[in-house]
Amino acid sequence: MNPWDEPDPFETAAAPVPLSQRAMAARPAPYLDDLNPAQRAAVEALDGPVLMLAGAGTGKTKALTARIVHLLSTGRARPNEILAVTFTNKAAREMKLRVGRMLGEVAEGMPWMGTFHSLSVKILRRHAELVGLKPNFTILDTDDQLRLLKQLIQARNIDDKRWPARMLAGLIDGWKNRALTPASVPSSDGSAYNNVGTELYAEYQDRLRTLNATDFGDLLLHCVQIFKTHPDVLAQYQRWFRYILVDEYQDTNVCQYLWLRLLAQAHHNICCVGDDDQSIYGWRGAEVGNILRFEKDFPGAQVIRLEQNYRSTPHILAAASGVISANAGRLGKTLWTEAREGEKVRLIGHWDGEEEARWIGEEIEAIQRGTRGWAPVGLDDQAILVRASHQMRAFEDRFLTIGLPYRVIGGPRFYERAEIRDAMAYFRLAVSPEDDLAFERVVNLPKRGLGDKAQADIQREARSNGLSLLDGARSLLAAGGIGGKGANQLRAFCDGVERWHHATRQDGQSHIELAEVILDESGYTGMWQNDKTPEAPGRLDNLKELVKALEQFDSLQGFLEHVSLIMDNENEEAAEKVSIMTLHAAKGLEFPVVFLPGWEDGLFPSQRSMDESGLKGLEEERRLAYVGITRAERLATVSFASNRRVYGQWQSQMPSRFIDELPQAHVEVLTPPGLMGGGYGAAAPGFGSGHGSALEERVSKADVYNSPGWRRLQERQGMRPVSQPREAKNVVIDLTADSAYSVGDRVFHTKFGYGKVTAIEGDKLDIRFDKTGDKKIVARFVMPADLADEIPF
DNA sequence: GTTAGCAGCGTTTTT
DNA sequence: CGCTGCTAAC
Repeated sequence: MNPWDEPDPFETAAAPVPLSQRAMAARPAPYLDDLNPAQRAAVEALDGPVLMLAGAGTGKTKALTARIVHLLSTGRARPNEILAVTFTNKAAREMKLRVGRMLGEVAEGMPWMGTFHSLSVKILRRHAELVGLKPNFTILDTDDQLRLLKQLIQARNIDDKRWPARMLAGLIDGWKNRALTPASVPSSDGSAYNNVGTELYAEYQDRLRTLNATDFGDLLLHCVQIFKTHPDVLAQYQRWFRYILVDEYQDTNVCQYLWLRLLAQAHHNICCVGDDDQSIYGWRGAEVGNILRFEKDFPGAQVIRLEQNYRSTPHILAAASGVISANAGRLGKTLWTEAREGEKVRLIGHWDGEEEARWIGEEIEAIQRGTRGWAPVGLDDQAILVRASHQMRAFEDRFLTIGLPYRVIGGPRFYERAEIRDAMAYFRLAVSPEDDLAFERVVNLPKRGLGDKAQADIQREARSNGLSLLDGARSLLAAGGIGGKGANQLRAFCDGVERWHHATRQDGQSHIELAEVILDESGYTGMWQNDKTPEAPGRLDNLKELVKALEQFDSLQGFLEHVSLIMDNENEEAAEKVSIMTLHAAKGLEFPVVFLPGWEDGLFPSQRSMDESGLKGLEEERRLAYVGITRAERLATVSFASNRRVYGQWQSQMPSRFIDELPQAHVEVLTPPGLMGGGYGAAAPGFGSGHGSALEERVSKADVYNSPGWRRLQERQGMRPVSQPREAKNVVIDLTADSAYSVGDRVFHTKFGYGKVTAIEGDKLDIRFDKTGDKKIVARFVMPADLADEIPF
């Protein structure tokens, strides 16, 4: 019997209503007491549609969690009858935590709190057969997806220059975001050009089905399809989910919107929380229209505005409002605060990106020590928010040199690293040997003497007999279709997969040991052990970490499931660190001190965004600026550079138009101090001069060439410093980047200390450190030891 | 079949 | 500039 028939089988069906009632009786609804009137209204309006328009920092998560607690406490719903949707796993976790705290108990047993994607998987597993999948379908990541598309494109003999897989993936993604199946892609989308796209889309979907796989978009789309075509299934969920809550509603796309509307249309008990000013995922298909349309879709909806801000100082709020007010078509909110004045938003220009990084690094340290006239602020409370991830490198470089600890949030992710993905492919094969994509990834990794030809033979064999690649390989081996040395290794590989697969089904077999066995027997670990490149040890470490991560799960399946959805890397490191992240990743976070570098036209607002989406794109960029500024609690510093390296070419930059939109009364223009003082210091008087904006006062190119910074650059280039002018230490530090080292030199690194150069490879030095052993270091991160001796750190 | 070396391309943002 | 992916030589 299908366990999904009545009565509802949710994990916590027995979740105790009395639990919350007990809490109620003891102290009546304490969670309501510290809400302001608007929040309280939003919490108490339990029935019918509610739209909560919550500006930045207005306590929206608090209201949302209080609402959940209220639903539970009043006995309106049991924990498993509330569907709470967030966008990120982080947000879901946070909410679970806070609900638990408010209830005063552990709030396990909110099984339907999660992201659109994780909830969809849960539903889809149960009804997979309705869309032609088996319940154990795999979820492809972007990499697999691209490889698949590339195969399809090649199979059709289409010029992959004109049809790059990336582009097709984007197209398909866009369609899925709009809930369009291959059959329903409108012909207006299908110019002669796109017909090919639609056809490829159809082929791709077929291929996914044969592979028993889905991509990210499918998770939602399949659910919507099921809801639409199977009213009985839909009705069941409508009955189960008696109350629906949605966070970050402004970021929902059409497909997600349909998903929600289908589930909510029976009872209309849906509460959406959002802020149209923080809609920054238009490029991913998000429709601000969803939030604007809410009242139409759900007649009689209550609209509640949260406008009191608890996060930022008035200057920061005013600066943010100033910028965002340039956008048209907003629902409109007026944020206000009781907080005291505080510091103005600071603005500073720099000569180039490196100097910007250098200045910010010093500023962070100064603020940390409290030498700026404010109370010291720890590194954990400071953040750098960039528009695009490539901007991070400058900061990483700089912070590495000065030994300032930092963490990159949402950077190159653990589960996206090659070695992790390889290992996972092995696990996938063990769990489901018919996983062809996993097979392809690792048949010849480590090298097993199976080149393109052998692999193509396997493909052909498998396809013509309707077999999985693994079985295809077997059958080919049996037929003697594989040449000498490859054959034995391939046989060993196939046998291995079979053995591991059996092991996964054996009770009592520890999945952790199994994972180790797999990596060992396959020769994968050995491959890295024999690898003498400098990255190899790090990769082995990562593999160890991967195995360690398995401890939190009770099977390989469970782990794979988790990983395919949860791509974030939550290493809770204890040490104080500055955070570096993109503006997108920063949404929902807050920091006492925030740096906003790279405010230059073309970079921010991004040229591409404006080219592709025109005014709409620009407005989204502006919202991004708004999000950035409103992350700051006490101090925000905007900066820009007049020169930046783009693709290795120097390019001169104009300050961002958003800078002109910052209301002058709330901005303090800093004149950069110190030796390398910004060539753009000249822009400062113009900005503050009262008549109009900095726009008219922008420094022309000619002025730049006259600026002190430019002249200094010229001088610097004239005096390659290898002969050390010791009297000017601070200059020398900066210039060691260009000096040459030879084997035997004593050097100093801010993190690893003193050491001796043992070999040189291009710009990389092999160094034997006195304390920390052998390391390969890029030359510019070290300085001659005798120089270091003279610098007081 | 594997490896090294070069050409060409790209950098928004992510579940 | 740095990476991927293709081609030419081992």
